[in-house]
Order: sequence, then structure tokens, then C-alpha cells
Amino acid sequence: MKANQAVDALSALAQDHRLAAFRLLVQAGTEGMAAGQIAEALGVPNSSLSFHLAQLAESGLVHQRREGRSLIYTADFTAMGNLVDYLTENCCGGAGCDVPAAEALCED
Amino acid sequence: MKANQAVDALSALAQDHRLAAFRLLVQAGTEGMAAGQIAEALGVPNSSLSFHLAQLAESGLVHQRREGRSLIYTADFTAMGNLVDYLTENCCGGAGCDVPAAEALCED
DNA sequence: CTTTCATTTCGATATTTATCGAAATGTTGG
DNA sequence: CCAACATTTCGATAAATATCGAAATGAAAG
Repeated sequence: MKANQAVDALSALAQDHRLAAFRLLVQAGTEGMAAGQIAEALGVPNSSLSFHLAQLAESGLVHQRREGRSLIYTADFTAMGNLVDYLTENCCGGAGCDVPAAEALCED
Repeated sequence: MKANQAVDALSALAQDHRLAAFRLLVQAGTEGMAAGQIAEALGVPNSSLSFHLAQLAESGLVHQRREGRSLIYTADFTAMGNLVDYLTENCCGGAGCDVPAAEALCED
């Protein structure tokens, strides 16, 4: 993963409405949620949410598909995993992390 | 973890110099790095980096300690873990995630 | 093909953010 | 104490971002 991609993904998540939307989509799994459903769930105007969803999609953390009249958004779990891996890469210089709190993330 | 803390942490990471600094500290482990070392490694003026380190510290992702004349920064691995947990919380509605790519992150 | 519905784009404004040199702070060693 | 050093704070400027109503787009249903 390139640094720029990681910054884009983190920027996408670094905003309360977008973070809430993303978490909603993580919890929704493969089924996803329509843009309108998300807007309603978050109490954000459609036009504002559309702006935020576009950024999440641009970053690669979510994708869009059409279903009837609705646009369904889904989280990209692979992208999320890549981001986490990027953060923890070469943790503690690799070769056996000496930080107990890091083991869950830094191993393998 | 509160939504605001997560947004703060993600905002802290959502900037190229700060992300690079944080990754450096993750790799440095408990030993950490002095502010000046980080600035030099990244090729960023001290005053600019100081601004960025303050944000990382404010978010709780890094901490500061004094050693001689230097201020040594270290990554907080627990905070990083909490952030990742917050993102993946209740993945796929919980109770057995049906997304293969998510298993590594969503289990337990 | 026209109406209805879901969503996005536009536009204008307010807020936040990044940048870096110069000056200030605070610490150590002599 | 004074000099050297490491780092932060200040200040001013430039750039990016969030907001939301109104209008536009585009798909589907009758």
C-alpha cells in the first residue's frame, strides 16, 4: 500500500459522519445499505451525506452498486485490512515484537 | 472508545507527515525516537514537525518523555489497537462474519 | 413518455488546517 | 551563571474542507 492511499483512507475516516457511515457499513456486511438509509440513520441531509460517501468511495473503503432505484454502499473489508496492515507494518522493527499490547496487531 | 476519540486519532493519522512519523514510531517500539531524529528522517522543519507531533500526542496515539535534552516520542500500541477495534466493531452484525476478507480483523 | 423517486452536483459561506521562519522556552554541561 | 542545544510557540498566509438548500441527473414504474 502506498502512503498516499493510506492518507486518503484515513482522511476519509477522519470525519464524524463518514466514520459513522463506514461503521454502519462494516456492520451491514455484504448486504450493504442504500444512501438514503444511511442518511436517515445518521440524521444528515442527503446532499451532505452524498458528499461524504463520495469520499469514502474515492478512497476505496466502500463501493457502490445499483439496486432498483437505490445506490447500495458496502464496506471493502480487504481495503480496511490493508490499511490496518500499513499502520502496523514492521512493528517494533519486526522479528518479534517486544510490546505486549501490540502482539494482537503486530504478529504475522 | 468514543466516536470523538476515534475521529481525533484518525485525523491525527490522516496527514502524510504525521502518518510517516507514526509509522516510524511503531517501528521504533518502546525505545522511541527524539523529535529531532524524526524531523531529520522525514526531512521536515522542526517547527512543522513539532506541530504534527503535538497532534499525535493530543490524540493519544503517541506519548512523550524527556531524556537528557531530547523529547522522546513513542507510539501507544494500546491506543492503536483500540482504534482498530472501533473500526471493526460488530463486523457484519457480529455472530459470525460472512465476509472472508474480514475474518482476520473481525473475529473475536 | 411522464411522473415519481433516490441520489448527486452546484454554489456560496464558514471553518479548519498546513506551512515554516523567527523568537521564546526550557534543559544540560561546563 | 552562561553557552549550546533541542524543541516548542507565535504569527501570518495559503490551501483544503464541511455545510446544506436548490436545482439537476438518472433510473424505474405505471
